[in-house]
Amino acid sequence: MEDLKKKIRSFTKVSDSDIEFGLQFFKIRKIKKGELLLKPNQCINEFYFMQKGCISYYTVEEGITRVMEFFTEGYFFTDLYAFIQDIPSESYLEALEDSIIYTISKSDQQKVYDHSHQLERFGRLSMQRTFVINFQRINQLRNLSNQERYLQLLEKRPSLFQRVPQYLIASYLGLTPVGLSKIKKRLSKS
Amino acid sequence: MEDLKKKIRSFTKVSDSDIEFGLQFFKIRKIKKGELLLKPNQCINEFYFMQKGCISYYTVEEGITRVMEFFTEGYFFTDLYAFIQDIPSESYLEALEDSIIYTISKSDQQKVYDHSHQLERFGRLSMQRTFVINFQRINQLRNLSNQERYLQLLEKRPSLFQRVPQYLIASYLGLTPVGLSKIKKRLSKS
DNA sequence: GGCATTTATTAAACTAGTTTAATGAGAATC
DNA sequence: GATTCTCATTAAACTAGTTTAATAAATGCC
Repeated sequence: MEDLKKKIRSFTKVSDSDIEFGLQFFKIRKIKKGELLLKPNQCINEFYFMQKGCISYYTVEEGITRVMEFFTEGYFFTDLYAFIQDIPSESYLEALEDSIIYTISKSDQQKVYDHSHQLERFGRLSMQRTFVINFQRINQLRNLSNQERYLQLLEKRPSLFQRVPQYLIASYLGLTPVGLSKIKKRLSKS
Repeated sequence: MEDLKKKIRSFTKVSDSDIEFGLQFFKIRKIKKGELLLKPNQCINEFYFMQKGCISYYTVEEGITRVMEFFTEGYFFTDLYAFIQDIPSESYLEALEDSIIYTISKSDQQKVYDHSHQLERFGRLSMQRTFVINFQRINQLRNLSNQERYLQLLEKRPSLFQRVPQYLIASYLGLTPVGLSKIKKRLSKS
């Protein structure tokens, strides 16, 4: 759990006793490629930390799969939208690789926040971090062309292109496999 | 400050003494139509609550104005992206109407969070609320057509169309005034 | 190593937006 | 009340994507 501890402390100062209190609730879990951690209409009562592997977070509507995010090493994740609001999920969490994650239940997370003001602050700051990422995402969607978004992803998360099939990347970028092929072709010509 | 107090308590239970502690730091401020609360390269060290009025949050890049949000009655707001990260703003906050807002400085906000675990929780939960809104925004941008987004805005915030000029609404929706006109025409035909 | 399946590319026809420019309509100013 | 300015609409040419369908290339499996 060293990576997890380090990650928490990258947000804010947390005393040894508080961090030990928090970590005791996390359980390790292994999940095989292709397995689902979550599917639609389930409630999600767990929060995760990705130790090793890759999980895709996606919806399927009218037969169209839309990848919202790829969670890789060092990510905190869950279906945060359903988790926060206590509503049934509309999404899938599917392992794209064999993965190792740490999990904490929502009720245990609440215990941690009740017990420690420092960890409640970690919670607030990690939500802030999520805000920053989502804000950037919104700006990318609004202000950049698909080609620019593709180039940006290539720059920021190059390893994704090694570990994830292209049609899922296309979906993540909000276009069809055909569209992504066209963009790549256009770029290779110039 | 009753609206503000009520708003805070809509997130989580806060004792009278804690809420009074928090509210003492807020100052009222009036701002006239056309005035700027913030412009690019300024640092933003204040957090706001909109009592009455309307403020647009936008950027200008290469001569193109892009409206991110319209803040109206009951909204907490600031340039949260710059505020959180302590970086100079790239945005404008401009009053589209004469407005009345409550303001608290960042350092006073920190005092409030240090003093009260309950208000720190309010902070976390209001960030969660912001997350939910941004998540929905991302999904709208990814999954809906411009026409659908227009119809959704019309349904959710009909009064905006009375108080804000159409070219700003077009910008908010991520299209040109010409594009919005086309959409309206198409809809009126069916 | 060969076969079946999945994934990626290409082409062709189409669509929903863009840009530019002209027109129209309302509101503010003198 | 005429003029000016701003904002909204329309038209025409264009663009970056879409869909569908065919083909090519990789991958997995026995």
